[in-house]
Amino acid sequence: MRADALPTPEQACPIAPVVDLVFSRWTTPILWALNEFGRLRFVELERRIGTITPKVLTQRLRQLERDGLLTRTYHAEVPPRVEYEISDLGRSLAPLFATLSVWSTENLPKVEEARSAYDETHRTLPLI
Amino acid sequence: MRADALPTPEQACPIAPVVDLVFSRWTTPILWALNEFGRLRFVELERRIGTITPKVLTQRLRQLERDGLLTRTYHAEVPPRVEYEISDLGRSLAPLFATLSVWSTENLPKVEEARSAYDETHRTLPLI
DNA sequence: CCGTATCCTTGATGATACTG
DNA sequence: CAGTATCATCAAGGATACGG
Repeated sequence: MRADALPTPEQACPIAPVVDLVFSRWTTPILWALNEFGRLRFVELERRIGTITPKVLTQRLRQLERDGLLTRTYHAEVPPRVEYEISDLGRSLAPLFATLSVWSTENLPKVEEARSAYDETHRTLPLI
Repeated sequence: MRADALPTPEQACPIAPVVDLVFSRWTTPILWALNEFGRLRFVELERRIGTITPKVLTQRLRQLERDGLLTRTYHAEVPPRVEYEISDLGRSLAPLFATLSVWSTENLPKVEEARSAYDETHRTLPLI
């Protein structure tokens, strides 16, 4: 590109697309649950994730289905039954999640320390 | 926890905290640039990332500094010079980013295929 | 150069109610 | 059960202008 041209987001950060794909809001809890517990129904997912509303859960599930990270199976029964299952493509993210988990246990405490240190040195003058 | 209690976000997804930390908006381009090109000044970061505004860049840099993922060095010169550099803690994310990059090249095409297939089968009736 | 201060817009989310 | 529809909210981000 020309020296004065702005880099595309892709050039600025090659992992930007996969970050959007995998780490947008609610996607990791959904994929994590499906990876841990296998096939799950809509309400089971809803309960495992805890605070998500049905509308948003539906949106995210549709997106993840379209991206090929999970599959949706509709059983025409009464009452209806819909099961979600992680796909092979979704499962291929498991090592990544494991790495993240390891990094987390090793380094999150350091992050906490850094925050405390920062807050200590950048504190506004005491109100005494 | 009780069977009818909602799981905490932490229980629902153990990697949620690190996702917030590392994959919130603009953090990966910033860390990527600092990891690739070493010590960078404010404007250099601004130009490498391309579309970020100074206000938001400052916000993200402060957050990453507080979290201990980068360091900020102020040189009292005229004109002033400020340099940002990735910290050891930040650098410890490099293997993770590398894994993401590999996953990306291997699997993003599959995601594209899945999207095309989904759009094909879920297309609304043609407008002809 | 390296930011801050304001104002403003918008898209994502939550709340609530309802249907096949 | 598995969603959809509608409305309200709200904070992150962008635009712009200015300051040390």
